[in-house]
Order: sequence, then C-alpha cells, then structure tokens
Amino acid sequence: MFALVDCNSCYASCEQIFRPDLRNKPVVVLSNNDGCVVARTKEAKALGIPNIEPYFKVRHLLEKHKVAVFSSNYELYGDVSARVMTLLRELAPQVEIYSIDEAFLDLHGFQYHQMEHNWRDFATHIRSTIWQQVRMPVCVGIAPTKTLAKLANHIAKKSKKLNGVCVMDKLEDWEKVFRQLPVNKIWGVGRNLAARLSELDIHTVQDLRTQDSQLIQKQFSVSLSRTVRELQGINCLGFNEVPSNKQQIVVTRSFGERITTLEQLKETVSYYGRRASEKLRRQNSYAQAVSIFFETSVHDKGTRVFRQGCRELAYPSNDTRPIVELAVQIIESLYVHNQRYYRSGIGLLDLVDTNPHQHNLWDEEQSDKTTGLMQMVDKINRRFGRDSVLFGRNAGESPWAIKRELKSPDYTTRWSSVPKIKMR
DNA sequence: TCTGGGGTCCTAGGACCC
DNA sequence: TCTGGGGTCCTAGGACCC
Repeated sequence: MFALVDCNSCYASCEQIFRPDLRNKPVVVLSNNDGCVVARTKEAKALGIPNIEPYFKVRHLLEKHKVAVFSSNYELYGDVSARVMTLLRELAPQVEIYSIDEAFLDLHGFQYHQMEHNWRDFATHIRSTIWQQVRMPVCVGIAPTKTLAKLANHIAKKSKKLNGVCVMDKLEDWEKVFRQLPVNKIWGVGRNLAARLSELDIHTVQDLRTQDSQLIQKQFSVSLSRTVRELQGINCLGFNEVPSNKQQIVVTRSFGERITTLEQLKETVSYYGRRASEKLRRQNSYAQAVSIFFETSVHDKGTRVFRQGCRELAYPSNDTRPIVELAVQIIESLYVHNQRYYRSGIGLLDLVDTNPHQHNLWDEEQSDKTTGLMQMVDKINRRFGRDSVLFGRNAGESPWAIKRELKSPDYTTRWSSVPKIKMR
C-alpha cells in the first residue's frame, strides 16, 4: 500500500499557524508582487475565489468578506514543510517528498500496531500527530498504487464524512465512486487528455480503469497506459526516497513595475543568475549552457516582444560570475529598445554532476552504461565479426532488447535527453 | 493600475552510425 | 564481405504536475 499525505491549503495554513485567531476563517495568500491568489482556505474557496486569479479581480470580493490577505513568505512555508516531512519520516518506513506540501509513503510490509489492515487508524494517527505537533491540517489517502493513493486523497478532501482519511483497500467497493468521478481528477490526466478521452466516450475514472492498457498505449502514450494499470491496482511507478538532482534550474520573476532600460534588465537577470547558481551549487552540479528570456506583457498595448536565447559556457561551471557574464552577453545581443518589459528569467541547462576538472573515463562510461556497453559490443563485433557477442537472457537475443525491455510500461524510461532550451 | 514560478516526462522526426 | 534494421543523439514541442 501507498499513502499520500497532502497539506490542506498549504500556504494559507502556514499563515494560520502564527495567527490562530484566523482559524476557520477565509485566508488567502498572494504570489510575488501580490499579483495572483496562490492559496486559499476552504472558507475562502466557499466565497468563490478561484486559484491563480489576479488579485485585482477578486479584491472587492476579499474586502467585502473581510478575508485575511497575506503576501507570500516562501521561507516560512519551506520551514513548516520541513517539519511536516520530518514527522512523516518518524511515522512511516519510507517517504518520498513529492512537493512542498505532499509526500508519498511506501507501506509495503509495514504493519501498524501489529495489525495488517489497520490503515484507517494509521492515517488518522498521521493526521492527528501532524496537527498536534505542527498545527498543519492534512488529508491522507491510502491505496495499492500511487495513482490510486492520489485519488483517495482527493476523495478524502472532498468528502466531509471521511474526516480527511480515505482508504481504498478493496477496489470493488469504490466502483460506484469511480463512476461519478470525472477522468480529469486522475493524476496525469489534464485538460487536453480529458478532451481526447471524451471523444472515445471515456468520461469517468471507471471508464478509464476498464480500458485495455495496451490499446491506450497505442492510441495515446506509455504514460497514460501506466495510469490505466495503476488504476487497476497494478503498481507501475517507482518510489524515490532520495530526491534526484534537478536536470535544469530556472529562476523567473515578473517585475513589480515595467522595466524600460537595458541596465535594469541586466540587473534583474544578474540577480536571478546569482539565485540560480546558488541552487546549482547546493546540488553540486555544473551548468554547460545558459538560457535567458525577457518579454513584454500580453496585457499591454502594442505588439508583444518575446526574446530568448541560449549559449554554451566555455566550460561547465557553477560559479556566479561566468554564468552572469554570459547571461548579460545574451541580453545585450537580444535587447530591443523602447519596450516596457514585464518579466525575465534565466535557465541553467545541460547540468552535469562531475567536477569537469577531474575527468575520469571510467566514470563517464559508468554514467552512461547503455552507450558504453553498445560501443564495446560494436568494438568487439568489428574485431571478431558481426554478432559475435551474444547478449541477454536468451542466447541470440539482440543487445538492443535490453533497451526495449526497460521501456515497457512497468518501468519509467531512464534516458530522456535534457532539452537544451526549455523556456516559454 | 494590477495577471505565478517553478518543474517533469514523453514523442516525433532528422541526421548519422554500425 | 556487405547490407540495412535498428540503434544513438539531438531538438522542438506537447502534456502534465504543484
């Protein structure tokens, strides 16, 4: 079994920890520069305040209902999150932190109070512990796969009867609910997929659950076929306790006021470059390329300007100076005068984990076993004749079969290439 | 007047290689 | 010995997540 523990209206709940007088009242947290609503308590939701809504559009509503409004304080949210995650590690054998407000628990082989099917009690224990120790309200979903645990968590949030806990041990018992849940509530099914599925008359969770996963793989993708199998109770997603290093690091902001000069723009990107290289050093990586962009707002008059460029660093680095220097060069080459810029950003790409000054051929081969192996096979074949290397479980099986095998729906593909430029 | 800031994985297709 | 099926590597772009 897996559990998904999710903080309720995370940022808003964090603010309430320090303002107990705001318990059970509508609270809203705004994004950087107070641009958008990014979190709201259920009382605020009930007033009809949508998420990611421009502040100015809902301001009158917030004032009318005397909603408490906070500017965001990400340091605080990070602190509270860390305390929740520490508690979870004490409560469960294996924890995968999925986002600032969510974590999966792997409960395979785990027994609560020496009892095997005591999941409801366990989940309730998690809830009350986190509430008592941190004053953070959470919901818990428990199910045989991660995708189902997500769904269970969703149900736990929606249904008042369940008291924030939903356990899906016998899937047959839930078919009635699955028939009522629209397909886009499933983790991995967004707006676009939902629309395409609807054409095939697949509208509910139950509709998707009962599809043939191979057919879905042909018509859609491996990802969706995995989702189908997960919904059937077949575990297809890995569990990563140790968070892997980021493959790209991006820092973007919209400005408080429009920027109109090259100097100002360079300043913003220098600042983002510093933040980005800090993140890079924290995970001990080196960037090989820098990408920057800046743009005017879609909401402003005139034709919209969007400029973006990517260049390779002379050598892989996580030092602020070469990164910012290159970023500034790119800006200078792309800058368009007489515009009112609305936001900019920097991306550090093609990250490598090895110290570029300590090249080690053996390590490189290890780091990409597939390539290394295939090169070796080719070398031997060239010397001793084609197909002189037999490989795989069955003699005569082609070496490439290994790769195909790893691409089966039960495993995630491990060698997607890092896109060079990945910024809007 | 005022509209978030990050990430991930997958696919398709072209050039090239063995 | 030679072909060619099927790899690699790369990029753009789409879709998804919180």
